[in-house]
Amino acid sequence: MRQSQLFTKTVKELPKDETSYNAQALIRAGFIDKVGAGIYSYLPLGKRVLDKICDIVREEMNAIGGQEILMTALIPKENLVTSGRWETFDVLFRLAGNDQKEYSLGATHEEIVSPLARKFILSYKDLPFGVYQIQTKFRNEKRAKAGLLRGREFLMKDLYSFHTDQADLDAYYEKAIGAYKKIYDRLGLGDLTYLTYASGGSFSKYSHEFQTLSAAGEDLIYVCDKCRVAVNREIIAEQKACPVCGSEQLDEQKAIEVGNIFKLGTKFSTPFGLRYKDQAGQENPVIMGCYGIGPSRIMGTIVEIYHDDKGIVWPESITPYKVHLLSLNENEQADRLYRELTARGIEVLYDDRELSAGEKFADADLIGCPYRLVVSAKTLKENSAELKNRNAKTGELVSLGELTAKLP
RNA sequence: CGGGGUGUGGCCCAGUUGGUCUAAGGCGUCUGGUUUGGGACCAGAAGAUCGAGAGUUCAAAUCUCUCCACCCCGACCA
Repeated sequence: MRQSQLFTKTVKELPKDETSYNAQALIRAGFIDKVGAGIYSYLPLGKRVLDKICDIVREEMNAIGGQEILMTALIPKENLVTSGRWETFDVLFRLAGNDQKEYSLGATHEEIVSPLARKFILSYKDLPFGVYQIQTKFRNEKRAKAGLLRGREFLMKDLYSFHTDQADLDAYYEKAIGAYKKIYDRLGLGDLTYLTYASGGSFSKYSHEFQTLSAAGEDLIYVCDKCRVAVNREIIAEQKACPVCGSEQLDEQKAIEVGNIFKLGTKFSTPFGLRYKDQAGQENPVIMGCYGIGPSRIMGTIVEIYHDDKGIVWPESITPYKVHLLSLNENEQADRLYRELTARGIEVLYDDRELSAGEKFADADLIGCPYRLVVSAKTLKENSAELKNRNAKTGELVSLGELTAKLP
């Protein structure tokens, strides 16, 4: 991508209506645009990051047998009446169509996926299975805050699994935990993310959250470092010890909830009449689980964690471009290099603008691609370009012929 | 939803004891020129319903009322 053609550019000043780091940095660098409180558009750079996060999530969901679908954003009132949530779910956006029929904008999709599953589950032979979607969710939060960390409109992956019995759900639930761990590892959040025990509702003792340690977090969790698990604030009163090893040495930490998984049991299969016939011909309720993760919140979380005083430092797995190529008034050689690297499948953001060197360096640091490549009169004297890691203080000269081999 | 704060060109802001405000400055943009390894410089130019509405007054960005938006703290967050 030629930066001269890129839609959006960076700005020097901090936006006055944002104080959270993730929103400030992402707006300054041109990744997102604010439309209202907790409502953001994703611009070309931001969309690329979001897509990469979604791709990682998608791959890991597919790896545990999830099948991708896309459900409706409009949910008819009657579906929510059936589950009893039309009246009780306080963050629902409610609206009426021209026909006076009422709807809500989808805040979660048990009320859509349950009747959907009912159409196809007749027998134990139809179970188990899991379906998921990646879709915009709408929640009318009383107070949106912290940029991408708590929005009124946000992207979410929600997977729903369907089982004949508790043991099968339990086994799948463990597989889902494994898949989630892989996701956080691939996103560069593995070391900071803790499986966190939360209240389980009526069906199981616990549900689980995935919490990433960060000063920007609004949750407090109690961490057992030995077991790499934590307990959330809601249940710490009755769960004062590590649920794994029993230790009472728990550290209080601020964290961002980056995922949660729930054993729903029959909570939705009962009201929606979701049953199957077992081998003896008996009808039984289907046992359900749900598994959520928010790619947009994860994008904000990563920015909160991976930055320095000059800007964002993207993990390689989700960077908008791998290489930021800067030409300092040497467009001919830089153009050639841009074409070569791109032809080899390397994602390059090419700063071909007629700006001062300082401005290009500042923008490159702000945008935060992991590799910076500078072509200038100085480097061309050596028939080279300067390669610098975003995290490194200084770069190294690499001869033009060896460049593609040098790039990881 | 309770409390606090803020709204002035695309962005950041000065001005708010009413009057030289015909609204200042910086960034950005446009034109011309000089520059080019850490947000360069010179000259010129364009760009503003001062959040919205109503009111007070000879006179309102400035005072009053109502409303709206955004930020922060708290409550809330199947």
